[in-house]
Amino acid sequence: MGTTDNNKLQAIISHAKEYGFVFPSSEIYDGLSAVYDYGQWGAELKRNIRDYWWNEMTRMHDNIVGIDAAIFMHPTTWKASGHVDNFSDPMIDNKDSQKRYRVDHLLEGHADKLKDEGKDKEAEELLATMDTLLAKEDFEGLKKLIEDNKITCAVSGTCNWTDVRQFNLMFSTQMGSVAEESDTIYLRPETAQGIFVNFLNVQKSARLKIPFGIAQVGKAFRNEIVARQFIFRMREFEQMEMQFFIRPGTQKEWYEYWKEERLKWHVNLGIAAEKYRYHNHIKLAHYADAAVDIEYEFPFGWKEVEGIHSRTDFDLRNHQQYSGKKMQYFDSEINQNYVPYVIETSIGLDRMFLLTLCNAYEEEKWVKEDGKEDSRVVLRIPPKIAPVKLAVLPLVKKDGLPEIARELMKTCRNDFYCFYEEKDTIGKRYRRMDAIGTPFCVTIDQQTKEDETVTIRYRDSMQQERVPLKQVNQLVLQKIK
RNA sequence: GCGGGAGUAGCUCAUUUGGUAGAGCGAUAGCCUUCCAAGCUAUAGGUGGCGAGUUCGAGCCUCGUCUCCCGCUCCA
Repeated sequence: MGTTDNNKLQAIISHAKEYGFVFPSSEIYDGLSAVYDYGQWGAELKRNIRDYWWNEMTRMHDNIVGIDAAIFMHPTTWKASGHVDNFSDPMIDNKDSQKRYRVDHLLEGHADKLKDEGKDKEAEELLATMDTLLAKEDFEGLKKLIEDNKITCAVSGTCNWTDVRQFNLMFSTQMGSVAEESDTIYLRPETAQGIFVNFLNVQKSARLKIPFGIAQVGKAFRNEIVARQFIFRMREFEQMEMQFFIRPGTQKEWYEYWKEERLKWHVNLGIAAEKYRYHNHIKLAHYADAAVDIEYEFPFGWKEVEGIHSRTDFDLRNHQQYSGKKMQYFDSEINQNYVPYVIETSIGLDRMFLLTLCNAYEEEKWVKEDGKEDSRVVLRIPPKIAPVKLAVLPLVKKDGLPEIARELMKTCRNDFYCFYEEKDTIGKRYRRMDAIGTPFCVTIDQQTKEDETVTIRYRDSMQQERVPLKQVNQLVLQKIK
């Protein structure tokens, strides 16, 4: 990664804060690590991205519907999904090599070594002790066990270990008044399960026929060990997911279909296709038989924005097993009952937001006609998702110009977000609008009173043209489609 | 979590070895009316990230702590 790009991320973070897009959470108390708040323009931008996705997925497809499931779910959900078993292993780090190990792997490895040396009995004892300690979650005991056995790091060869820590990626809390173990519930680490547990409800009430999809946008929570790169990896984040239910055996073709379909969504936003690439997963997650990331070239490198996963029938089958309810579909075309297969498309809303900022941010410099230097910071946000669509600016704040401007505001604010400003010189106001990515500015001047025309000024080209006052609303509506 | 860097007004930065914290821009109010930031006037805004220690005295030295960035690590 080059220094310049690093600076670019810095610049974007500063800009996002200065212009009300993203603030560190609880900043007056020094902030909370890897948690951020969206400010006035950030909230608008985020909402517009969400709407663009939601409309594309639900309104544009007859066979996809949207739901809004709760963040809290029955604890068994996470057993069925595999999250409880797969993500609660105690870990330990070697301070010298800085390598991290799963405690059980480390001890099991040592036990194997003992067996090779013919010390079968000691190995058995070691494993038995480990199981007891793991069951009690006695982390100090586990560390002592490692040290007592003089287990060393394969890389550094030393026995200089950190404390044992539990890395459970799920946040937990209690439901109800008494904090008994059975009342422990989790904040969902992914939104997908809210769709799977509602599979039957939605399919039946919406009378959906396979293939069909269920979409959802919502918060998810992961207690990341390390959260980095601004809003790229946060502990509280928002996912936009769609689970597409299909006939078993057709997963390959649907996987390819959605892989292409989803990239189109990005490119249709006007973002250069060269900034995107696919990244195929070689090592697959416990539920998948194929997986690909859509990556974008961020200032800090190529990173995943969206994932398309072929999840097989893993989730529905497990929910069927744990709940005892039949998660099946009767396919009248082939006269068969089956547990559907699933293709998932999952995009991080916050990542898409960061992508939009990175893609839009530009520092421009040029020499004016009088030879002086001029510059601006402009966010070339696609008009469709820009927080403010139109700024209405009276050239001066007298001679009745503000009144005309206010009238224009009235006719437009129902249709899209408008911003009114009469303070400071027109150039300064244009710069401020550039900085938050407002694609269109309309200026009312003395001529407006004579012929009812205004100047419309375009953010990207900085060009202006004279248009009839009455056409402004339609003009903007066309351009933000 | 380990290692490195950073933290002074909203932003960019000054304050030469320790001696009561400043500027520009920005913001606000007014003047001026001018189509691409930099005309004039006034005002507001900082317990120097936070907490200790050393000192007669700390923004500056020491320690701790928090947050951010980078590398490693992790990433369903």
